[in-house]
Amino acid sequence: MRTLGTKKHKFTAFTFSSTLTKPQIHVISKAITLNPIAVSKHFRFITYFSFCSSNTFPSISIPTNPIPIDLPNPRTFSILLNQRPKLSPLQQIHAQVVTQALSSDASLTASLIHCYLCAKNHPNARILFDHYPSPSPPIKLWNVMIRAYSKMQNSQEPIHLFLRMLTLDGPMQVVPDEYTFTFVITSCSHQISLIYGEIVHGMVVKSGFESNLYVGNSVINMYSVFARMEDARKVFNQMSERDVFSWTSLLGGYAKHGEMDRACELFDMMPVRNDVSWAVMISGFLGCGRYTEALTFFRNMLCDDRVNPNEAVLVCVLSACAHLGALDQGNWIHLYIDKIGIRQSSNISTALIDMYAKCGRIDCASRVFNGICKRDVLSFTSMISGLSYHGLGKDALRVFYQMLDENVMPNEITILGVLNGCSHSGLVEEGSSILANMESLWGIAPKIEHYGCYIDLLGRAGYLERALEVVKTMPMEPDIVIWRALLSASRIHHNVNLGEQIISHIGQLKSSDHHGGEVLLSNLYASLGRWERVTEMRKLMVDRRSESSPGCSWIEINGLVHEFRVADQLHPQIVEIRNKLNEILKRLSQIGYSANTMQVSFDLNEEEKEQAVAWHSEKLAIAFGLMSTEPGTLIRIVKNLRTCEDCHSALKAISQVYGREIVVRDRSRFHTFIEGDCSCKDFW
DNA sequence: CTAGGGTTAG
Repeated sequence: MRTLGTKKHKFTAFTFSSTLTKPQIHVISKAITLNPIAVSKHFRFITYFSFCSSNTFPSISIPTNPIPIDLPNPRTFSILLNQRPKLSPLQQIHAQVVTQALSSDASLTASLIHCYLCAKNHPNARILFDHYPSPSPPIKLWNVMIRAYSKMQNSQEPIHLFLRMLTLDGPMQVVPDEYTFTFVITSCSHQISLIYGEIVHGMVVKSGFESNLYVGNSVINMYSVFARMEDARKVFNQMSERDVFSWTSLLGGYAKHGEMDRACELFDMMPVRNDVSWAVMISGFLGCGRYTEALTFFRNMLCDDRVNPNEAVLVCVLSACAHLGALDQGNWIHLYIDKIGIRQSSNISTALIDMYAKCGRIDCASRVFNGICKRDVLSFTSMISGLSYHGLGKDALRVFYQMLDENVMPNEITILGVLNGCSHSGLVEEGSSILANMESLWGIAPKIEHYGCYIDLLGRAGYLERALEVVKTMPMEPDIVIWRALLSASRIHHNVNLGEQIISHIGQLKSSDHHGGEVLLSNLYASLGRWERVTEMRKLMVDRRSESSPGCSWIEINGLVHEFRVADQLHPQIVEIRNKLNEILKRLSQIGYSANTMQVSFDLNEEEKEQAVAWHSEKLAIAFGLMSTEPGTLIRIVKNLRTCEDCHSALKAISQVYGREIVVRDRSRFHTFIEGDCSCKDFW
């Protein structure tokens, strides 16, 4: 027995007869962590050591032939390490490597580091690297480390390591190779450092590695990530050899930065396409809100028998269905997923839950959710959020507590979902207690978004003073979103005083922070009848080109999504639809419905205002729905903005007059209209 | 060694 380690940490090292026991392994690996050099020096002098038989490595099968297992050599270890052992056998192997004086074997060390990195980035990886016996780690080890760090987002470490490597001199000098450049440039595109990326690109050109396929691809990708498409294109054009990766990286650059037309062009030119190329296109359409085109591309992909949709593609198309409320197509994709038997991944389940919830089928969402064997934060979060915007706050809370019972830690989005559920169901006390305790219970400090939700909760429930108090006492400066939540609360409860107060607060914000507040502000002025300010706001909005996104509604009929915009002229059946709408409005007026023009922002006369609300996109969609479906069929509509008061009361009346159940999803929640009433109880 | 994905609020 000998003692080693620093004064602070004393460890007893053992002399071994045959195998290491668990406590011995523990002590040795602790010692390696704290003082690797002392440990390795110590173990080099242990003379007798016979390598263990298979019972030391219960989870690994040791090849018996032709490797001699009585006397371990580097090859024995490297075969063991290639089986990617878990942490505890790994530490045993590590201990053995050290005791066999093999610490300076470069490829063994590389394998050990690799395994430690796989084992949740265990700190021993870095320790092995930092304490590599002189003169300096070979390039292979640098590459392994740089790659490992480049896999973690937002780490500066790859660049730091690379810079450190370049400063080595004389006998220590290490020259970067094509692997180094590939990893470093990839890490520049993972984090936000275009400047380093450009510098390293310069070095690539100088070193002549630009012609290397892998290096070139990573440069193309780097410029594509930063939307520097001319540069990406230049590198692409100069490459002597290109593969699917080169094409798809460039494609992704255009697709992710909203240049879908260029992307389409490129996509048609590609000599080879694989599932990722299709995924890039589909997610590109998704990213810029062109959901119907995302689905069209998916259908085309299914016709191409050289490729099969992968998980990413399916997640994207489910999300497109969710945005459109395309239940029929979502259902079809669910069946397809079951048929091709993609293993029920967490991502797919989450996307399915989200799709069903947003298509108004919270029952199907629950069924998917209950069928998952191990639920994670994401599936819980999408279930909770789904229940929330269905106005089922109590159920959202129930699932949230179930999640805590199953020891799944919530993230900040989960909490937002729960708060939102409280907000739509008026659960003031529950919401207050979650906000007050979230930091101490789950270690999540409330961000401004959480306060936004909470203020919305108080405001909707009518506690306007309490909401204002929160705004004044919360630890951060209120932004436009916060004021908007208060503003819409004061509008719901017709509190003119508070509205004016808020307007003066908004006026004090820096003008750059105004973005997105103009619409609500001008709507409030409109409801107060202050037309001169409304006109002013409108002018301001046009000047800043921050015109609000136009109202848009979707309805799915026979598996096809129809899109309507305000005062739409584009739909092929628009004349019929308008006639139908006029007929509907006439029938509604017989039971006492009249246009509610409170929320029209323009200074128009009453008749003009009535016209303005009459052509709202959801009215066009409902007219189309009524004329294209059998009497009694449920109608589902999705709208991209909040439903206005006039459309809300019109829909209530329609559900009564036509005896239809109508489900509308607007920007903030679901409304189910049955026999003249809405599930939101007129709070939205 | 290199390319692609979802959940929230307003």
